[in-house]
Amino acid sequence: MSVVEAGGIQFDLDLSKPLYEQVLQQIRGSIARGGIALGEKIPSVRELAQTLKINPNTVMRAYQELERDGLTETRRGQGTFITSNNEVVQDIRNNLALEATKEFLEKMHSIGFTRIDIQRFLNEGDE
Amino acid sequence: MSVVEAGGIQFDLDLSKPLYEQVLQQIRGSIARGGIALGEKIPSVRELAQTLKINPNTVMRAYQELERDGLTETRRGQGTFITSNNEVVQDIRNNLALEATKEFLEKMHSIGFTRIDIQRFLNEGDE
DNA sequence: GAAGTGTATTATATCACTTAATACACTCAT
DNA sequence: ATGAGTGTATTAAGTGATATAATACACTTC
Repeated sequence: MSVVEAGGIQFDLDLSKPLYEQVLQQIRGSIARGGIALGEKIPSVRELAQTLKINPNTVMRAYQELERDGLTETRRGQGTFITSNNEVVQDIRNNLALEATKEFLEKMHSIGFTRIDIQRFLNEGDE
Repeated sequence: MSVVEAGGIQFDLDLSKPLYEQVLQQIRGSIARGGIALGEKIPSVRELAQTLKINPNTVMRAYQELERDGLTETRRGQGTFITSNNEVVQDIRNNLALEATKEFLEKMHSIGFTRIDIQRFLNEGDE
């Protein structure tokens, strides 16, 4: 449903969250899961804006945050490239996992689930 | 930090999310984890607003959502009471857990974690 | 020099959230 | 009956984040 591909990355935007945040997360996810090679070039700001039918400023905001995190390197006049530093990628991947886990456990504890309950819950989900 | 108690419920508001959502979640959490007895009365709209130093309309919005979910019953002129129907409470608790789990697994998968990786991650967090 | 990059700026519009003030309907204790 | 305390509705206003639009500048490559 409204999935768009650009530069080897899948984009699926909706209205549940800010657009710049979704663009950021989906590129970051693609890098973290190895869906895009290190050193690779990603679409230009204008190109991605046109493909996703959103404003260049909105794409820019996502790109700037990626660079701040060290996930991309931007070269004026050339474009934006995924970092070649695999260590940075793994660190960020690890951090994302830690944060997701922490948030999950906090939520479960706040509604009265113990560690054992949670284990059971996760195993039930298997098929 | 800035934890306030009202009607046997702990409130801790910040600016990370809408106030009405935090009030809703914290009351709901208290019910789900059994921190407050079924049938119990919770603070009046005006009283809670004053205690939390927020607008009565904001409290109202949280209370209305609680009632829509069947977690509370409101009696005009009397107040707002936690439902006495334990089944409803357990259903909602279960739903919250399911949603939290689904969101967590999706996030982890999106950054390339397999089921086994996730198991390992959760166990590492133990002490 | 032209085309394509990233980047900055200014203005505008929209929407969610929050507050404020006020009023009404109801219940209960007195 | 009255008054105090309930939930509820309405209208108005302000604020901030988000997104768009239009434009301009600096840089790289061909």
